[in-house]
Amino acid sequence: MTGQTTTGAGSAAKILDVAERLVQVRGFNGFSYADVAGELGVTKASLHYHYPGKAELGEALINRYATRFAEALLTIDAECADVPAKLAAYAGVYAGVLREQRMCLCGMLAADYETLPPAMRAAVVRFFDENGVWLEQVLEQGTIDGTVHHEGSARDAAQLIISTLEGAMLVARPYGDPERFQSAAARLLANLTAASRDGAASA
Amino acid sequence: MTGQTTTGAGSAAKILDVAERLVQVRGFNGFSYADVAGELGVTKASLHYHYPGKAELGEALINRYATRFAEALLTIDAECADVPAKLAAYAGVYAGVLREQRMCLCGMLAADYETLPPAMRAAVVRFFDENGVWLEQVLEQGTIDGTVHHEGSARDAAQLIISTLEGAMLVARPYGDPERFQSAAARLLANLTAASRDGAASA
DNA sequence: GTCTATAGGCAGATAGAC
DNA sequence: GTCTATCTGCCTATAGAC
Repeated sequence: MTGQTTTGAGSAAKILDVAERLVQVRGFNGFSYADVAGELGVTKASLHYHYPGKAELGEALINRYATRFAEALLTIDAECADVPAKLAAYAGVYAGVLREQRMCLCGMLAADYETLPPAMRAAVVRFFDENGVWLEQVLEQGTIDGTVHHEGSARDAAQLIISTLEGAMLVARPYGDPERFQSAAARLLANLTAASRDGAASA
Repeated sequence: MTGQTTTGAGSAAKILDVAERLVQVRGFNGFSYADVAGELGVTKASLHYHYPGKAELGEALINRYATRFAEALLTIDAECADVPAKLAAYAGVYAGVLREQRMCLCGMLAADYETLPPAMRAAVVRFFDENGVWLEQVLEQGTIDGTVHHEGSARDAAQLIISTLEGAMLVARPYGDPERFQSAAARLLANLTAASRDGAASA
């Protein structure tokens, strides 16, 4: 992209790839620089060149994850015709993560929250906020066009969606059963698209 | 209870008390024997006398937690008049944990699942199973007496309840906002007690 | 039951050669 | 950019005195 040498190009990204998976599977306190270095066939010192400490590595992990998530939301906005389809696609993003036997990065870091450095804490909260804003806007659109129904504020409904999907991932993983997630997600969406009405539009 | 000497009586329980809180706040990989010993004013070696290793301590933590949870469910069965009240009380148990700024012990351990020794893994799954069985039975009773309504199996509805409450705790904690949990829990229960009906019984 | 002392290992991190 | 070598500290765990 910027004319860098090909030797070692993408080292920083490869480090993030491995570290991301390790955090999603084992948690932030469940992996080490030695784990990442071992998988990549490099030394720990090499990792410290790209990310001075675990805190900086953690920040980079969340920022890249949040960016990718935001891009996925833009894609959903562009490709999904109606609100129910957007919500189904949103749940599908989570399902894709779980299919790789991973927890949502920020869901995992929410569990580790009390042990995280301040910058990582702020980034985790930002992730949930961004998701909440997007969902809130989608739900408001759905209320206007009559495709979704919920009591109370769209904000609260958005937070319920995030909580339910994160919780369904959390609990499904010990069972090694993605179906357990799918069942919960489907029921959640059904409550939004059919609540107090029968014969709602099919997705 | 069994005529033990008073000296040191309850040491094992005190260890569990401190370790339990540390796990609920920091995760299983976020606390050490040194942390527990420090808070109790004893040495690490003393802890190893009661619990040979972290694995055994972890098992004891889950077993005691699951026993207390089961007792709480029995109390709910005894004291709550109807099914909606039972479900509200069930959510209230979670709310009580969150009020102490803790995550559900087994929700936290679900995040740490991949790093846990086999016996702890089995105990975590057992906890969720026991909760599922109780909820399923409560929901079936509610369906019979017409106080709750849900599509699909009571089993799936029970799993949705567990997932939602665990997820709501997980996400609410970084915000330090119990209201965020309450909102999600209230909406979850409303979907069960009022779905496709208006003017449902008040709790 | 609790202590002191210690073992052996792994953690995150740094200095400096190449 | 990656390496070797090393530091310091904390981790789980054990032996043995009291």
